[in-house]
Amino acid sequence: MTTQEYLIQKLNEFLDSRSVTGVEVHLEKPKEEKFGDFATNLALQLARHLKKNPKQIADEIKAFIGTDERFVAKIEIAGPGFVNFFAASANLYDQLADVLRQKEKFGRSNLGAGKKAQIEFVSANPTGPLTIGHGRGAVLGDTIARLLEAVGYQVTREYYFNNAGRQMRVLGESVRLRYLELCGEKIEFPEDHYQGAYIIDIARSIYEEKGDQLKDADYTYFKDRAETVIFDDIKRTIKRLGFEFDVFYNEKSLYDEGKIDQVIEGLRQKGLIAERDGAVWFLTTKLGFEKDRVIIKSTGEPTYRLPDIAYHVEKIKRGFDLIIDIFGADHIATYPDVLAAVKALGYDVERIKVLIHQFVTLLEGDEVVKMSTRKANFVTLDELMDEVGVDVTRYFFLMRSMSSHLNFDLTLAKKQSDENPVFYVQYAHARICSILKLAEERQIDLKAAPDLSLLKATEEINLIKHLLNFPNIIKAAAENYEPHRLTNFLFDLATLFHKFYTECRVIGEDAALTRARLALIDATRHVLANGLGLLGISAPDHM
RNA sequence: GCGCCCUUAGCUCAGUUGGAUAGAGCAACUGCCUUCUAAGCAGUGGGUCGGAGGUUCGAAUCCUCCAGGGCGUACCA
Repeated sequence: MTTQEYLIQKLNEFLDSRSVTGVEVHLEKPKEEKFGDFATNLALQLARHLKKNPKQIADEIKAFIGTDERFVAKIEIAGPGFVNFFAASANLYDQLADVLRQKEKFGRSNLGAGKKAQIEFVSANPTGPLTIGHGRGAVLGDTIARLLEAVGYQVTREYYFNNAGRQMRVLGESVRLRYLELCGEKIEFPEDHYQGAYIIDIARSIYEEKGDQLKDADYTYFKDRAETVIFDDIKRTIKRLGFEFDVFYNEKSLYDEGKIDQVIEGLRQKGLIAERDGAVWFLTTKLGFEKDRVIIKSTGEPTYRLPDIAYHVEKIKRGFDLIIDIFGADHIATYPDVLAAVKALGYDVERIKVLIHQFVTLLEGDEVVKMSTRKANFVTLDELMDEVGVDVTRYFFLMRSMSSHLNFDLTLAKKQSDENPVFYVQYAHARICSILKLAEERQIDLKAAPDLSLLKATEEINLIKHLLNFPNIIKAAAENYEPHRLTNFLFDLATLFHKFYTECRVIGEDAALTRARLALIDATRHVLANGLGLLGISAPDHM
């Protein structure tokens, strides 16, 4: 049992002893050292219930819990009635020893209890290479998946795509026109077609293979060819980022298997479908929305809404307990009514979490670069990785909360890549490895259990306390789908390690202390490696 | 007009779910390498948390209004 668990239990016992209900025990980690290791505002919360002065209640809490050599060294009352607890160091050392036993498993838990989660992200249609904008979603999605796995979920990473429709026709047509150019025909290339150089590359490979045999063919061959090439490219980029999708889900299968018709039929039965102006409408106004939406155009083609509804129904039917969608801010408006439809069809929408990340604004110096796949003025994810590497790319996308806009200054990123915080964290890991290597060379015996209670310096205690908070951080990051909490935690951990390194010499004269410190840095190494692993960032042995 | 997001140090952003004296990186300035990696450490300066009200023991955090910015608001996806 940890001190934290002990205190929560005792505080709840206190509530029972005073017959208080409906008050939740809140134990927090104070920012300032002098306020102890844990603090509770329970006395302040209870002041109203018990009609007593908060300080008096705080005194009662203090007396009720008392000190305990295993868990609580000291209790203080401060400010208006905070109760501050100072953890007994014995517990600290026990837990540190436990970190060394758990090693790469430390931080993991089984909160998810094997529940099935599905996380859909990237989902870019194969019309061009992945851009920096897709990169944010890709890295966030994969990292949230890793975090969920760490707390015991069984996770499916899924990529949803559409290889039919207008966009793809334009893509095929774009390649066809470039091909005709290569055949020597004079072509006026329309402005609203895909301008990228990759289109010409695809056209060239077709020309090299087939000569001018396809001069009179329509766009379909070119479309299929482009799709294959572009998808291969996307998969390569994803792999380079450090993961793979478990499922590529083709929108088309929803049509082939009749799922689309089922949605229409289901909604019709609920009285949520009407035909007007030659189109089929989804009567969202009946569900409290501002206006109705077209789901089948007068041309007979569905809008994106219809397959999206069918797809989400499918996800639920596939038996996932948790369904996460990650979208860029441009998709914000569409999801409320898709979810409303799924709900109207009688499915449990609660298990669907839609996470929206704000845009990446690309800056070239002071200039804002507007990105568009069609206009081909985008910066690809591959180009970014070429420039700064995978670790920096991932760290960069993970260091901010997804609700804030991300400014990406390319010139700065290139110039300052050496000073990027990711190196600071990795450096801590490399330093530790280097010390451990030296210990090995000097044949320091690490078999005997070290006496961890020798670790008494402020830097040592602070480092240990931070390490022990790792499982809480993973839990919070996973529950809130906020990878940046872990990124910040690791940065702080690196800071504490670097301070420790500066003040405390690990391999020294005192053999017992050396062993204790080697154990401490080994535990730190595991936490750094485990944390970086969850972010998909490497933990190098040397730099 | 309406919906979602944002506004915290010169710049880029954190802020543990409402707590105690608001933090970090970068940029500027000053120290520290004959000892385990100086990609490091220590220090200085820098703030009306966009503005105004409200809720309460207590607000950067919750509510209302206002101002500024981003993204949407399609029979595009």
